[in-house]
Amino acid sequence: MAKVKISDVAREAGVSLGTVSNALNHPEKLRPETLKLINETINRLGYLPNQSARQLAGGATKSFGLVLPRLDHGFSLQIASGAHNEARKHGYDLLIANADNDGILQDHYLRYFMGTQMSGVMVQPMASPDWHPAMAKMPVPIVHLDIHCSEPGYYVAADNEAQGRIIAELAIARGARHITVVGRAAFMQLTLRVLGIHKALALHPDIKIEVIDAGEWNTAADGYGIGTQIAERPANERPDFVVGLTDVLASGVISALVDKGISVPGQVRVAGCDGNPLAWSGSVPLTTVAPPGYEIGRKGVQLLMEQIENKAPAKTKHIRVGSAARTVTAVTAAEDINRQELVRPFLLERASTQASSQTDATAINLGAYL
Amino acid sequence: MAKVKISDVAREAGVSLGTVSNALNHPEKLRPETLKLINETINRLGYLPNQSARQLAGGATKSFGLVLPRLDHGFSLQIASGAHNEARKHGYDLLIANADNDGILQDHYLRYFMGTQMSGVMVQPMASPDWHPAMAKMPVPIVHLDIHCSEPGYYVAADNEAQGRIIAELAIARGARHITVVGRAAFMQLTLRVLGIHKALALHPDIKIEVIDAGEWNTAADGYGIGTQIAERPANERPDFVVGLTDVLASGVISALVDKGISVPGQVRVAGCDGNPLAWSGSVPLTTVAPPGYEIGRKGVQLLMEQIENKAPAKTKHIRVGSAARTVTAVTAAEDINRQELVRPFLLERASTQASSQTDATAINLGAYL
DNA sequence: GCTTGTACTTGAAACGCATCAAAGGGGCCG
DNA sequence: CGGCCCCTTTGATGCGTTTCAAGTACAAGC
Repeated sequence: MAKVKISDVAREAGVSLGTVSNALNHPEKLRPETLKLINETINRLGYLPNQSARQLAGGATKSFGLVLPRLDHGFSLQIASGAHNEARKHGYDLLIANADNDGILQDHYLRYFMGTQMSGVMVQPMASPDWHPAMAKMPVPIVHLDIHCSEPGYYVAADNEAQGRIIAELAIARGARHITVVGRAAFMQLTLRVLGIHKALALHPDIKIEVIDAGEWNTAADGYGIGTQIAERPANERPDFVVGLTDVLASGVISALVDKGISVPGQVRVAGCDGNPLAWSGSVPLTTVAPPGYEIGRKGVQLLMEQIENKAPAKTKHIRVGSAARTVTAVTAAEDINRQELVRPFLLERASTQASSQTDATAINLGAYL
Repeated sequence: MAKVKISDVAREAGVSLGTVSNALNHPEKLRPETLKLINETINRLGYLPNQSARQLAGGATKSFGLVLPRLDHGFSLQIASGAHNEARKHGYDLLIANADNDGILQDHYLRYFMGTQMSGVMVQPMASPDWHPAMAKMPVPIVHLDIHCSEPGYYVAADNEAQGRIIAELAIARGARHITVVGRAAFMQLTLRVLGIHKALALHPDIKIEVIDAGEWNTAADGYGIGTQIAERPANERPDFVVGLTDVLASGVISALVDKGISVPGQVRVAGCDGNPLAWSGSVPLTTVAPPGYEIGRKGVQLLMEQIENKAPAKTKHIRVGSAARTVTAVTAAEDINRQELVRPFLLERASTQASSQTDATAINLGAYL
């Protein structure tokens, strides 16, 4: 099963090597019959261009790399989806690597992509992107997603602090007197959400607030544990509003409360905080705040394209994506989301939107637990 | 920002080109101080090996490619997760491409991966894998996932027919008299599920069965539409058991029924059919049948490794993964699932498992809508 | 001092392809 | 029939590595 190479095709078709190469890359330069002959030979021989050789000889290929911390997080998927569609629109391929919540692995894939002569690379970093100054010097355009860089560089981020503020304002509007935030602020994004909550509540010193750590991975099981713990408190020590720093946490809390016979939202209201599709695609929707992941992915690719086309040195450039209004629009404007297959768009008709002028996120209040 | 290449490092470190290469690939061959010198130079210069050149010169790299039809489907993610963990265990990288439900794109990425000198490639194909005989002749090991190939080749598949049978048996056990299957059997997997349902019901001619098409994408919105339609029927024409060919379909049906004031599971029982995590991670779990996606991904990589190590010609080899018992075990055995972060494992304690000796799937009955 | 051996290091030869200056061929006009 | 121009095809060159046969330096043994 010897690999057939371009010279085999050339010999077999009775043309020269360069002609076959042209057939692949500049078909318009060939006489139609030559092109046809070559294509037939290619198919007959089962020739497959060696990408490594192409890249080596021809410089960068039209493809982007995307390194994500996890694949099973809805937000990352939205980013991937947005990036993918935008990349295809420009004729680029998108390759995705899963860093599996591992910084070393993230670095590894990043280097891998850079070394593969990708046209550009995007990361949704787990830590601060200042983690490796060497990265900034790389000769490949790079865009950081969902994070704020202090160093020069490109990034696209949602306003996590605003996300926290929105949910807090929602709680205030619902007349909350005692708010419990559930989750470990393990990542900067989560920290910012907590900060936003605190800032919003600073104006309301009469409202009691507490934050409960929920274990390393912020899973639904963690939420269930905390929920049980809350349920077992005397009624007057229970919060009347619980915010899950993560939607799955909120989901777990709800399960526990309901299992213990506490009415949601009758006795305790519960909301999530990160717009995880599972929150609103389940049969009983959860109130949450949706950061515009799809938009972030799109803008990321646009930033990459910009660097490629301008051949500009990577100056600092930051984008804050989405306004409250736009996010909602994106959800309902079918042509824009391009088969993104939002699971229950029809539900948004009953959603009340909590607009906030300086923010990127939208509160999707589906009311079931609120 | 000129790219620094291996010769720059060599010159700067005062050694030869081959020595730097050895530092990268066979560090044990170098004198410790030479190695140290070279590594320092590499870091100082920010040298990044050109992967294309490495691959071209050195043959295959230790990396696998995985082409998935969609990223936002839980099952595909489980595959990706299993494949990733297994690949890393063997020291291989895993790169993922999203075919976006597009056969052309799927082909494109497949060729891309093959041409990149990947050590192996896996696909979860949308159509029959016999789609392109040329693929079989490729000099790169390939494994098909979640599909049955009739041609020689490797594949790992779950038993979709059994999945349908299980859900039908569940319905029978619940005393169903009129079963409505909702969804379009657009893919072979779905067709097989329907077949399984029909086969199981063949033994019970007194049970009425109907299949309702739900539109191209089997979305929750489609399910909502069908659910509305069902709700509007006269009570005596309504099914007492609805099976969503897809969990999101089932989810949509439930929403519609409940919105129309029909009790679930009081008047109509509803179950899903594909073990989508959102089904059981939501706050109100849905009964569904879970194919062992994680296992499929794992086995896929194992099959790839086997081909690589034996350098065996790709003979036909099929694997059916998982038994009812094993799937449940995998869910509770933490060391096996390796941070797979199953969203609500604790719920399984209340799950009743419908075992079926010849099957790969497990019915997870969480009882909420059943 | 010479030989043999050991431990590193060297550098030229591929790897498969894109590129591009140059050659080839054919048609048209004079 | 010759000259010119345009369209198509050619093939040598280099992309940044790895590899490996050949080289060097040094030490030990005689």
